[in-house]
Amino acid sequence: MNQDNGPKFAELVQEYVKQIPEGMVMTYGQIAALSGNAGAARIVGGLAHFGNPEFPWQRVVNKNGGLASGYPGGRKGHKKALEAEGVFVSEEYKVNIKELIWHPNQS
DNA sequence: CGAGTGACCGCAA
DNA sequence: ATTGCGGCCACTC
Repeated sequence: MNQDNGPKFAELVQEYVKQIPEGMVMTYGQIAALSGNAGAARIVGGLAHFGNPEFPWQRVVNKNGGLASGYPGGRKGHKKALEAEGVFVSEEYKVNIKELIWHPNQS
């Protein structure tokens, strides 16, 4: 049964992802923690696959700064999507997470 | 309703 | 620095 009146994890995650500015990226763990479940980083990825396809999931990367494999087109498509937004992606399919990581608290 | 799954993370050799 | 394993929580079928 699902009579949760409060915000669902998926809703919060999608809200955060939707608010990620262009050219920036966030980690699954961070979004999960901000959503209230630090140990639910996997769920964030799972939601990405079943969530709204219009969401910028491409701006969501793992703690290593590496792109995901379930993205439509594989990491290749993911890399192209990020580069299309101005995000530099290395040949190893990794972004400069240290510089492109975005904190919701910081503008 | 029950069980399986997953675009992960952290720690340990 | 790399590799391997388990655990974690919510969503979907």
